[in-house]
Amino acid sequence: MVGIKDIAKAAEVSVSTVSNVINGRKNVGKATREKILSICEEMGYQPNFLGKTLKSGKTDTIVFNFSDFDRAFYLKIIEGINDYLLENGLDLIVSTTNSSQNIMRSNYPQGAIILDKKMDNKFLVSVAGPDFPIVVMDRIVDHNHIKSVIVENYPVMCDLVQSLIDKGFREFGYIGGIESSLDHQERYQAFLDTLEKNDILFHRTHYYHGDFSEESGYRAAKILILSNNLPELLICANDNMAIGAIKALKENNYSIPEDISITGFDDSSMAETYELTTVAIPRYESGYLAAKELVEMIRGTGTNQSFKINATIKWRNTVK
Amino acid sequence: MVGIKDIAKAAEVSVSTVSNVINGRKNVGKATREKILSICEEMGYQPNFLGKTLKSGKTDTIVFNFSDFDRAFYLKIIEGINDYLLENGLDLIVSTTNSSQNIMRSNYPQGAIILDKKMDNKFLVSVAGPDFPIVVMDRIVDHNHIKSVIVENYPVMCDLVQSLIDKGFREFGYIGGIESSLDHQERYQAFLDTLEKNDILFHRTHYYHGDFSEESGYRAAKILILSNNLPELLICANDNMAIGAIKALKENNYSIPEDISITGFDDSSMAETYELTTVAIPRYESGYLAAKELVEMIRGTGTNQSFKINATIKWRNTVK
DNA sequence: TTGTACGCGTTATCAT
DNA sequence: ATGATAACGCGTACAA
Repeated sequence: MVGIKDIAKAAEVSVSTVSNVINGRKNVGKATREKILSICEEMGYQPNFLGKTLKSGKTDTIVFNFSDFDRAFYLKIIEGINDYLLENGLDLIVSTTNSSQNIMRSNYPQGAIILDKKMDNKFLVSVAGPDFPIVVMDRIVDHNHIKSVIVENYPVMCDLVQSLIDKGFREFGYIGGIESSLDHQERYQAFLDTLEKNDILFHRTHYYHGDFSEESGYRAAKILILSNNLPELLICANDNMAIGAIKALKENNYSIPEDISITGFDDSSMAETYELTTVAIPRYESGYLAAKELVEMIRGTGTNQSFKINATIKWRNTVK
Repeated sequence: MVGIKDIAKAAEVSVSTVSNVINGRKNVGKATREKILSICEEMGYQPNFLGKTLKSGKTDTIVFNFSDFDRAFYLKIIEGINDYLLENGLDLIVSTTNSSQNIMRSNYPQGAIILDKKMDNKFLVSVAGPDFPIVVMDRIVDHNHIKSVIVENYPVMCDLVQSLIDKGFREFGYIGGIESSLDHQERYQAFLDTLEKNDILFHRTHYYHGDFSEESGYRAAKILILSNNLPELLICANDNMAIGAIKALKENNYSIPEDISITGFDDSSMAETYELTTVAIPRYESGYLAAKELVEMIRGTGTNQSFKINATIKWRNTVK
């Protein structure tokens, strides 16, 4: 890559003069200026970004870290982050877990947004600081320079279940997700709490294990069908499992919602196709807001107070 | 962020000694070594990646550039790239157009994979070189250090159309994509050429404009329905438009494939749901191969010969 | 206009 | 066994 030195040599001037021309300063003769500019053009000179920031230390770049390639909504989050940064004159780099530690250990980015669960808190605490604030999504880290942006699972799931009860449902089935995940725990707890609040008994036999995959929802529904004891309504901890369940039920000639109602969680792209009643998590917005919170911390105006994002219920046709 | 100097100060030793400990050299006393290690642990020392690479110049990191957030398959490409790099001990950073020029103008990455159409050839030519090879996807740039990895639209579309002719179809309709796009041009040309080869006449009235969006496919099919002159089969330049067309046809009580057969292109996630016959482009593999080609160029063993990737037909139930 | 010190964090070399 | 310091790369800024 051709640098300022190459240009200086080719133009037979000093690097300072080249620098002055590039930065539009006036202390350069017209002839020299034009000569240098034409040589820059010829040789395809591109200023080295790192060299430039060496003095100022400001790259105006932040890093976003994720690692799960199976969920299309990650692109939505990136888009939200990207848009906010673009509007505010900042740059984004995205990295997957293995590379992000290297990037975060450089002085290149000025902050980070972390989604990847594999990025452990200890590491985050060790790199976070006044000059490197971090926003973590969907988890909470107690640190002065780490802020959490989390989607509220609990209240919206309470709302959903309460609304269903208000519609008259009493016999519930539940397909859970990976049980160590916070998402699963919060959603399931909200479900249990709301039933209890309404004095509705939930039989543990109507709980089915899943792992958030469509396949696991399919299997769970197969088992449920074999039990010969269909609940009125099946709540699934996410859309993928709900869709798997729908497929299994349809294969066994059950009609939805006539024979059984179903709800999901996520509002994935497939949810609309299946007319699935679900909970919409504003992915784009959460990315946008995470970026906003991070930039405010970089500018010194933000706080490390957790930021909560509300999800909303999407009523479609899988509920009677 | 705590650096080697901070550790040296805290341990009351020189930076050299700290460096020696960190790099596992043996010329350090046991007591000093342990003291330094424990202080590193305590203070959460993380070696600065850029500082380290300042000497070697080798970051073993490459950059992938894209900008379209609407297509979920981009994640698949990233996954393919990521996997290859991981297997080969390299790191990946992903950037969107606005930030990638800065990154490429740093000496941070050692090569780039470019998917974004907005990244113009002139810029690529100016940064490409023996120390910075580039792989471009889905376009061709003539440069010693720029290699193309392209998906072959033409032959697979010829195959698809020929197979349909062999099945007995004679009356074709076509919904095209954005006409300036290479994808559209190649697919459409293959369609026309194959019909001509089989002496089948294609009426231009059966060509409908689209822009690759579902909405445009829906509109095109609405117009087609109004024409009261349904072809036997409707070929769509991508899946989104095919799905839009299916929705429009179903709304008007046409059965697929009884009343009209339909094909798409892409094998998007929705294609399976709609049982759409389409062309599967191996996204993961193309990312993986692009990374492989790039790394070979970095290692000095690759060439700038274009690399072609074959797509395959997925027969499903929207074709009689 | 030019020469050159400076900034970043680490590593390598040579002294002590 | 430990320390002092130059070097790495590239552009900027300031004195000459």
